[in-house]
Parts: sequence; C-alpha cells; structure tokens
Amino acid sequence: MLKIHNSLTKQKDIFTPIEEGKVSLYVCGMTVYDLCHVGHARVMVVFDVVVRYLRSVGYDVTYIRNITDIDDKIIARANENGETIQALTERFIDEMYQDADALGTLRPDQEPKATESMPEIITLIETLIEKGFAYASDNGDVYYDVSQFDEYGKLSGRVIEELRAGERVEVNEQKDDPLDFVLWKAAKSGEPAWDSPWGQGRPGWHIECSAMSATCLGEHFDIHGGGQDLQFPHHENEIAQSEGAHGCQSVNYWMHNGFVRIDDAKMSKSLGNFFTVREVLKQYAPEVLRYFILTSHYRSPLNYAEDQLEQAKATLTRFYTALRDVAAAEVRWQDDKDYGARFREAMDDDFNTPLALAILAEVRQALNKADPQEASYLAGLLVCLGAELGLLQQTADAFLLGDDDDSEILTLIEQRNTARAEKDWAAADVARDSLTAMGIVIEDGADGTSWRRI
RNA sequence: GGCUGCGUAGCAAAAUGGCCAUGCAGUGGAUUGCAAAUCCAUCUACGCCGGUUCGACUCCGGCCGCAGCCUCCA
Repeated sequence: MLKIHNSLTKQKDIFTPIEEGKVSLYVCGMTVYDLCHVGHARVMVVFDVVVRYLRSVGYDVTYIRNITDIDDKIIARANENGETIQALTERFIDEMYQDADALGTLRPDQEPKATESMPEIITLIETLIEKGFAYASDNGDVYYDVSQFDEYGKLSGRVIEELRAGERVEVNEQKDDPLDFVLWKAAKSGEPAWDSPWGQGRPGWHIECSAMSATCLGEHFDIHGGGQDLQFPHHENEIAQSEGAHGCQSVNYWMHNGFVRIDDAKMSKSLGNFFTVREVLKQYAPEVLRYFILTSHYRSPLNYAEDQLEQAKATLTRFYTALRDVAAAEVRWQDDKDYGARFREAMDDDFNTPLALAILAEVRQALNKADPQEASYLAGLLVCLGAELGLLQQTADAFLLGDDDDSEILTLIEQRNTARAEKDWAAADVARDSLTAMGIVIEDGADGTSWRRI
C-alpha cells in the first residue's frame, strides 16, 4: 500500500488515485534562462523515480512537467545578452534536455510551455474575473483577490492576517490589497506581449501552471510536485486560482522535495552558491550524481559536498564490480519474495530511496557470495531493482572502464603479466606503478587480470 | 516576530517502544608474489534536561542548536 507524504495534510496519506490504475502527475519545471543546477537535478531525479516506481507497480502514469519560457528574469537575461527571448529560451531548453538525458531521466509525456498556452491562460483569468476572484486595475494589470478565496493558506499553513502583519509584502498601488498577486501584467514598452481583453501583456508566474495542469490533466488530478520553495507562494496561489475558477479540489496529493544545500545553506541562484549540473558532470559520471541524490530521502535536505560524491562513486563501483562477469538473468523484482518485497515496502513508504538502496546493497553482498546460478538471478534482480531508481543500467565495463582509448593500458597489463609469469615481481610492479599513475587499478582474478579507472 | 522541518556513530543516511539498518572510511583476519576485488570479524550512535513506561534513540514536555518559508527561486 503506497503512502505519500502530502503537503496539504502534512502527513503520510494512503495513495488512492482518482481513476483506478491511473495517475496524473504535474511537476513544476524549469524557468529557462540559465543552466540547470544541482537543485534542479534533484527535482528531475526525484520525480523521475516517482514515475518509474508508479509505473513499475502497475499504474498508467501521465507525467507532465512545464517549461516557464516567459518571465521577468528571462526578459532581463535576454536583454543583457542582446538576444531575443526565443533564442535564449530555446538554447536553455536544449541545455536542460542535455542534463536531463545525461541523468537518465525519462522525458515527461508532455512539456507545455507558457508561451504556447496563452488562450488557456486568458480564458482562466476571464473565468476568475467573472466569478469575482480577480479584478483588472486601471493600468491593465489583473490581480487575484486573495480575500475572496476562503481557503487561502491551506497548503502552506499561512493565515491571511499573519501574512499581512508580516509587512514584507511590497506595496503596489495597483493592488487593492498587498497580498493580492498578479495574474496578468500589462506590457511595458519593449517587452514581449500578447493580446488580451486587458490590453497587451503577459501572464503572471502562477497562472500558467493552473492553466497548463488543467489543460493536460483536467481540473482535478492526483499529484502535483515541485521544490519546497514553491509551496508558498506559488503553489498556494495555484490552488487559489484553480479551485477558484473550477470550483473543485484541484490536486489530491502535493509533494515537495527538500533543498540541496551547500555548507548548510540553501543552494540558490540568488545566493550564487550553486553548482550547475554541467560542472558536476565534468568530474563525475551522471549516475554518480543520481546515486548521490537518492542517498537522501526526497523531503530531507541534501548537503552537496565533494566527498559525498566520492562516496557515491565508490559505492557504485562496488555495485558494478559485483555485476562484472556475471550474466544477469531476466528477473522481475515484483516476483521476489525477499528483497523485492522489502524494496516495495521501502518505496511504498513515501519513496524511501535510502532504504531501497540499503536493500540493493544487501543484494550485492548476496551476489558476491552466491554460486553461479544464484549469482545470475541476483544480478538480474539487482539490475531490475536498479532500473526503478534509474541506476545500474549500464554494462559494468561501461561504468568501470569508460570509453577512452585503452590500448596503452592493455599493453602495460600484458607486460606485467609476462613479468609475473617469469616471477619478475620488480618488473611487474613497475608496470603496475605506471598504470596507477594513469589512474588505473589492477585486479588479478582467477581467470585473468581485470582493470578499472579510479 | 509568525509558520514549517530537522538534530543518529569519522562522514552520509534509514527504520523502530525491547533484537542487524545500510553505504563510504577505519581496525584485525582469510585470500594474493605484493596489491586490488571479495569474504569473515570488529570499533565508533541516537543534541541537552525532565516525564510516561517493566523498558525509550523511538512517546510527551521544556531547553539549546541548525535550516527553510513569510520576497524571485527546484
């Protein structure tokens, strides 16, 4: 029985889909004006695992992740760079795919873009005005009237009066109330703009997700995900918009993943303390980053540190070492009564990937001890369990050896083995020292010498 | 100030009212020409103070410390 921690109820709820056997999932994606950083990687990997797991236990999942391709930052960056908004966003959408693909994340079923959803966005704003949840101001802005939505604050646990007391909301003369938020922004000169009943303008940030989720998944769907920082105000506002306009509950389960931190501070663009996925992948295999992300539960903070990546790398090396030279059998983990059952228990408990990885480690150890027939089964089990986490899907050689030229390595190994055959240990060690200097580790086994890169 | 969440061994990270997490690192042993890999064994825990209980890392209360949100942010 799958349980999901629901930000709306603040507890683990038993997951019951709206329509039996089907799951509709919407995840807030990237604003495309720069490269993805490790925080973005976490969202991608976490929800990738959610999708993989839900599918593996039989759900027909529709996975939507939007792309925000128009907003203040995009406009500012395009101006800075002296390029068009379209050129900028297309470039970074392409970069995003490079990172997402490297990390082995499955493509969402649909990736709606804000700029391609204008009719839906405008219709939604019109509905909100008709129903009295929104008002147009003199300058062509349209605002959501927070006081009209009784349940405002239900997701983030906020109370309107307290927000007002906070006094940190900037005063804007166009708004009736400082807490009201913008649905449609009137265009300033030179800004990209779309026609609307309120004049030329562009959508506010929150409205696009309400429009696109309803378009792709309907007015009421199962799971909405995103980073914890989106819980307020973005998701709170999304609820106000969707539920105000549609008059029904919009989302059953809200999932929020924790932050990536550096030195105990949130990794963020505004603090400037971020690593891009691209930078990390220069030094580590994508699978290492993915493994690192999954070593922590998705709701916990994840402290980014190089030695943690080294640990992840060492662990993966052991997994692939165990898989090396074993012909993996075709196995369905769902049929395995021991490890498979415990894996399911772990994942059913709000996607507990650290516990799931502990079970994979047990399989690995059993595999190392097993006789050939059992080994083949356990290797198959390991690979198919790994698949649900997006791990262990390469060949052992691809991970351990890489695909750089290895002729020199093979020559040295041959030299060393010739020396060993003659019991010329000094010469053998010279060859090995050369290999060590090249970052190569040698392993003499019963049937020959194998090697791997450090 | 308001609202969340967290504090587990050298590092990372789970579960659990009474028994093993797990990974990386360390130590001892087996194995090896020596290594590596592997196996066996093993050392380090539950922020502090009270309470509930036969028994608490686990439940309750207080304290301390940390992070996040309240403003753009995955």
